[in-house]
Amino acid sequence: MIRGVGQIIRRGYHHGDLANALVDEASTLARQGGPEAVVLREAARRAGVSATAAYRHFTDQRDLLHSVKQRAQDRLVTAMETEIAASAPLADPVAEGYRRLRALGTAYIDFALAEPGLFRTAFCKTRITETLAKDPFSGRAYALLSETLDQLAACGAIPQERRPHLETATWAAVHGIATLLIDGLLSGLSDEERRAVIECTMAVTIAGIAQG
Amino acid sequence: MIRGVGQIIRRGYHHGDLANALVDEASTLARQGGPEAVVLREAARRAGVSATAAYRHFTDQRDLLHSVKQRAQDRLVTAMETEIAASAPLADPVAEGYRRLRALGTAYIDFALAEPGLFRTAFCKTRITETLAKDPFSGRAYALLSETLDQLAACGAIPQERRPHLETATWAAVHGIATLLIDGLLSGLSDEERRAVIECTMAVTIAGIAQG
DNA sequence: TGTACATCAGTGAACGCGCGTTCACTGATGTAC
DNA sequence: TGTACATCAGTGAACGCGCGTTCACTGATGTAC
Repeated sequence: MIRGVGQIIRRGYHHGDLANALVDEASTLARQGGPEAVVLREAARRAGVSATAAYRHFTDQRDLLHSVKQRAQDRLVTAMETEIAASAPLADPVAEGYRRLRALGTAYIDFALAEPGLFRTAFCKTRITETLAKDPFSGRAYALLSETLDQLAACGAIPQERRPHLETATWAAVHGIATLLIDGLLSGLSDEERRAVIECTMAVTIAGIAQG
Repeated sequence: MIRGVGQIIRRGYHHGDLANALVDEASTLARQGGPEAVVLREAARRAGVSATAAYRHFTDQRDLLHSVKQRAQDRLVTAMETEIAASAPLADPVAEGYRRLRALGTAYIDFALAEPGLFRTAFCKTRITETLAKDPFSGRAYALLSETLDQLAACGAIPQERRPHLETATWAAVHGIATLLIDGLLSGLSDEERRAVIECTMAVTIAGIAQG
């Protein structure tokens, strides 16, 4: 079956890798319209396949959405890891800790701004919504954050008694600014304002972490 | 027309106050299921009226949803005002500033936890999503926050040069923790953990605001 | 190497669902004279 | 005070839509002998 631009070219009756193709197409939908846009029939259509075929690979629509969500989460964590690796580590361990913290926050917010549909999908409700440290996604992301905070605590930049729950406090700030910027009250800001607002939020959070 | 428990008792052919009745019923739907649950036909059904009747009072479904959203926003700001008034003002202006700040944050988070459906509706996308200080809701809420921060800046608790954008930074932290708690990765927390996590977020934010 | 046959991975038509919305209508209300 | 009539606020049937999902099916593939 021959399809147009950006579509699949199929050779025979059997697709070969339909499960992946469906997640690909469904992810494109999510990218453009968020989790609500993940429509099984449309994904199948775009993969050049009947809607029924999808049921060979996914138990139902929610199952497909779940795969899309996992992929979106994966891209987000990867962006965080990439941003950490993007600049050179600093010699001073405290400065290095803050560099990493800022990199994590920046990657998170930038991802939300660049891919709002995927960002929203990464956090959408599915069958089971996992808890922070438990599911594979936030396991990785949480670990990145925890290690960084531990590091800062180890070199005395964070008082030990304030260390607990700091993951959540930092996550909340960054998540809050991201969601407000992409579909909330801050969505109409100019580039300049947006930058200022992000910087202020990160500065406040980092300052708040350090002092007691 | 006579209806059962929790329903409307209508006397005649004309309802009398259908517009309000529809927003009431639609708000109940929003309360239980968030903005997605605001279904025009269902609201009309519950008001004991044909779906068509709704079109005498709202141009379409989005218009109804918009009214529900405004009501939800109103309840949130009212909760914030109430919480500020709930405890006695402190003599020391700095302490009073922090008391107000905490009251605003607490009211916001508590509202989200107590009424997740309305909270989500208050921030849902509608025809025009207004920007922070511009729409009537956040105008009021923003003013509450701004005044408090101004007050703290006036008595020197906040360095003047750090004053700009602090509304956004505090809003982000509180909004982030609220959304993570109600439908995000933190939704499975125990009461105790939840309390700790909220406290930590508020403490970090307040500490971050003060220092430079 | 050839063939029978189980299994796998597709097809296309159809279903029920509930929604938002439109249509032509009618009963109730209020106002001019 | 009574009446004609415009206007207002409802009704009920119907439409189209697109979805998720099920059904009985068939073409392609791979494996045992």
